[in-house]
Amino acid sequence: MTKTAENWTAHAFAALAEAGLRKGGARTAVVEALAGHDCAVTALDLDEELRRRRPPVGRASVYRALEQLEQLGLVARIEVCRGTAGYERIDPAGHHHHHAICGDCGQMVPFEDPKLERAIGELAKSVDFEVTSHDVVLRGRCEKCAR
Amino acid sequence: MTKTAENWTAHAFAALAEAGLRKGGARTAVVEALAGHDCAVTALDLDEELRRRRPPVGRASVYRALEQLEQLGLVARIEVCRGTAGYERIDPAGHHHHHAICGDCGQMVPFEDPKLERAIGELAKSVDFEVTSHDVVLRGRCEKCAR
DNA sequence: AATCTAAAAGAGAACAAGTCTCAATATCGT
DNA sequence: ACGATATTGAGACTTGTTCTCTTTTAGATT
Repeated sequence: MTKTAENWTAHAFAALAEAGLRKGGARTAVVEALAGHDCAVTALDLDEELRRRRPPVGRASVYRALEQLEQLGLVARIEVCRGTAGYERIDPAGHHHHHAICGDCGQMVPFEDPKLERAIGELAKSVDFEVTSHDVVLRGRCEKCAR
Repeated sequence: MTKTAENWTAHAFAALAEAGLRKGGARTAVVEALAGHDCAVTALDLDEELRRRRPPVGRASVYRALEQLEQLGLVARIEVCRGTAGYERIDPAGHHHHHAICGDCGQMVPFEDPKLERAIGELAKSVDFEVTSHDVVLRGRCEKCAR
């Protein structure tokens, strides 16, 4: 497991305990599974992955856990495509990236860009709105599909 | 009807004809309905609006028309929230805006920002990806709900 | 350790958005 | 007017997500 994933896992369990939540098996499994993915996974992928566990985790629990983690600011939910959501860890250190999504093959390429973040940061101040998060999605075709 | 909506309607019909598509009633109705909305509408809202027409337009036709219009670059599809898509006209002159979406009431506040567009434009060049469009969504709470 | 209580979990039904199929209909070049 | 082909609508279906309800479990309390 990578260092950042380890950090995130510890941070997540701490935050869950902090929120007064008990340490159930299903939620623990979801946290562990998320730690194993470096970019967004869909809830159903996660569900499939966890249904195989002993004991298997139920679908409802996966969605429930993801929602709680989202609420606590531990995971980001991003609209992947055509009505499917992807979930990914939020780095407690504040680093974050966005995604370019290929319309042909669905591949997601993460990227980060300080200038973009700065522009959004300023924008957030000027708009009549209490901005808590933002998503940027580039659409088009990945290197492979473009050829 | 506003000037821009009129322009868009004419442009859309021209582009549809250009693409060799016939002028069926359902698609025409969808174009006209879109002209009547200045910000994103969901497919189901459109469906409901058009089902009341004489003759009524079928759901399948609404989705079909929206997909074709999207393909031709005439409408933009944006992920509104929790797996629902919104559709809005694309100004042929190139102007476009993004949205701040309230997590409480679902209201959408459009905004535009040249600096943001510039940052994305530069970014699009530097990433290994053929970028054809982009979405920016600010999430949080609108003025009313924040209070 | 045994007990208790609210939180957590799982199974499966329910729901909602969007897609597909297919027969009936309409458009438009000839 | 005709015929090839695009367009359409009704409704079945799929897929992602949420809800309901009962059983199980964590962890505080005796």
